[in-house]
Amino acid sequence: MMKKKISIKDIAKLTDTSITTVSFVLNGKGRISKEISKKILDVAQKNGYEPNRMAVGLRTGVSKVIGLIVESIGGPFFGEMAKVIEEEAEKDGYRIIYCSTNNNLQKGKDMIRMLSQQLVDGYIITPMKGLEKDIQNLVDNEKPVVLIDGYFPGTSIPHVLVDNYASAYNAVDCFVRSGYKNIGMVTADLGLIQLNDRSLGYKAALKDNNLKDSSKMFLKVPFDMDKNEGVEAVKAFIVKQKQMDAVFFTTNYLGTMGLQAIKDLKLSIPDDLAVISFDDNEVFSLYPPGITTIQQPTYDIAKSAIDILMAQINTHKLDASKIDLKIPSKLIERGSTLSKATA
Amino acid sequence: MMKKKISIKDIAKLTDTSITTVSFVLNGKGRISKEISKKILDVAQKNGYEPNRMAVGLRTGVSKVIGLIVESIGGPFFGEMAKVIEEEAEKDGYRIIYCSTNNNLQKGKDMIRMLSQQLVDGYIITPMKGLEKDIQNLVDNEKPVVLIDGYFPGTSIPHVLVDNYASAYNAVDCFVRSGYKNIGMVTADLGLIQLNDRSLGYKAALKDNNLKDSSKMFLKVPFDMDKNEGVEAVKAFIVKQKQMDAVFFTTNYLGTMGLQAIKDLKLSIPDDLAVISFDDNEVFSLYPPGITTIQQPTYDIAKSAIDILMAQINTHKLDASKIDLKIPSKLIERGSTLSKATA
DNA sequence: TTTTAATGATAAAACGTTTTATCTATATTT
DNA sequence: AAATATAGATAAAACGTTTTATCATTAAAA
Repeated sequence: MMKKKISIKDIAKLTDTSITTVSFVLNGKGRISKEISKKILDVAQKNGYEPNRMAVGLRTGVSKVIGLIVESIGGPFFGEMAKVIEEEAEKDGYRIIYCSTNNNLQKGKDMIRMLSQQLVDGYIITPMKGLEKDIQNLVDNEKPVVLIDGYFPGTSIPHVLVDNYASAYNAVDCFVRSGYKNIGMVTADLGLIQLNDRSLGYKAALKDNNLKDSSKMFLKVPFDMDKNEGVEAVKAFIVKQKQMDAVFFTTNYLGTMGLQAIKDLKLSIPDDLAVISFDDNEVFSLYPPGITTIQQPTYDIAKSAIDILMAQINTHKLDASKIDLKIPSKLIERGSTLSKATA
Repeated sequence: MMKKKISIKDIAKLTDTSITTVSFVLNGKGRISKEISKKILDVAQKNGYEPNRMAVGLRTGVSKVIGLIVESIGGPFFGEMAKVIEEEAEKDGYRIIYCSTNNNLQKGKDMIRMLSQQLVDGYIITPMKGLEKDIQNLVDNEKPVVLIDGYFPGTSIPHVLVDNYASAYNAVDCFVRSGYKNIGMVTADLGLIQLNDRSLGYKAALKDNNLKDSSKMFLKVPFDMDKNEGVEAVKAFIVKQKQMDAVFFTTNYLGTMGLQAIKDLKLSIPDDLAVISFDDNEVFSLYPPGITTIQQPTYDIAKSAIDILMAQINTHKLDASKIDLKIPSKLIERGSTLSKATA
């Protein structure tokens, strides 16, 4: 049963031609007569010839694979992203090799090292603290790289991400428009630049609206807390900040923890507490009364990332105008930010 | 800057030895003296030598990559699955190349063809109707394959999935225990065997409990309906089946559509309608009053799949006792199946 | 001392491609 | 008719590795 894989050499023998001729025909190069071409094509087709990617890769130095290193593919944001990236890459004949780091630095380093064994032609990476050196190294070695979701300030590694500052600013603005004045924020202390940008946007908006920026209404959930601990922390935070009438969660993960906390406390949204969370998903659209969210344009981000990467792969240089790409987000207003009932 | 990748040949030159010697040392084969070994290892280390996977792959026929073909990595079930598979495979030094089919048959065929270009050593596939031939072909060519989430009845392709029949049976049982007697079901007509098994379990349970099995309380949502159309279809179904007091959704996707429908109709869970859905996720745990779900043991399924695949890869034969692996599911009871208030 | 074994090292072939350089035969130009 | 161009085909090298077979050299056995 096990029919041996047919090679270019076999086709040459079957058609009584040379290896070169077959290769030329199959790749549309060289100058080969119509009749011989047809004969070769026929035989290749009939025997289901498929080039050996390893051999091609060895000879050409091109693997037609791109490496996708993300924090975790589990979440809705990265899952959707991975999907788009895969679809877009496929149009250029590229496949995706996927790795997750689970926020583990060593794992991230290992992944980069492994993939750099001539295995991939380019990288799409969600950066994490501590990976600067390794990634810069790739760039120095002229490997195409695009960062998504985060970036390294001060370097010129291309990155495409949502406008985190503006997004957070808009969230606060939305609260203010609906009459909320004591706006808290819950974030994580992962040391990620994108979270920092969100904090800055939040603070700037408070300032511009002449609202008090009390550090008390600002919670940083330690990164090593599990879900239950996180919920408890948020509960404690909410209970303590009695005057707080609105809260902004800077990630999807924190947002669902927040909902759990609010539910546990039997508070009403938005009457007791208005809510906005980063990253739209099914929970937020369905959970009564509907949670207002900042929706990241997954498709745009993924598409831009792959475009920039492909440009690098094809031209072997990087377009300086595409280093820092900020994509606007979309505020999806739902019941959780209805205008405050005037007492 | 761009330091050229160092090869085994370079190391040989640097250490004044032969290519063979270097290869032997690096792979711990052959018999090479301590001193020369050390010298070679040192130079390799210092220059950050990494073997060229393409060359190794070409020479050995082993790529150390496994192909993961799923319907869509977006969903919570597959996302979690992909994560576990990747982690487990990594322990054996394998990487994952990931493809999604989006329920498109041609895409599935293409993916299999592409990956079979000596690119992967084995496959984990969520099967779909129409892919039998292509997958059987892989098996016939002695490629290691494991199916997850579904299978092809009558073939002996190894597969590991949750016990769909028993899971559905248990769901009905749960309804019955809580006093519900008019139990409907919503499924999709994707022609997937796992959905069929769920239907059979549902029907068997109805029969065993002497409940009426009216085909009227059974809705098949056409696979080409988008989310909004689906919600409308479910709404119409619920409105029409006035006597129905409980409904079982056979997929995660249908379950959230169902919640939306019930919300739109302003019905109360479980008073107007008790609910159970397949596939646990955050929406179901958070959505009031908590939706009872059938939780697939993602970790167990993924772990088993990769174990079986690795066994095939390592032994070059498949263990007949591991063809049909059924993993028990876990019924997570929440507020949506609280005991029926006796009128 | 001669024969046999064991040790340490290596040359060379092979994996399946792509591509450069070359070659022959025919067509075109002088 | 001789010189030159072109079309069509191919030999051979190269990519970086693994592995078989071989070759010295030294140690052990006869």
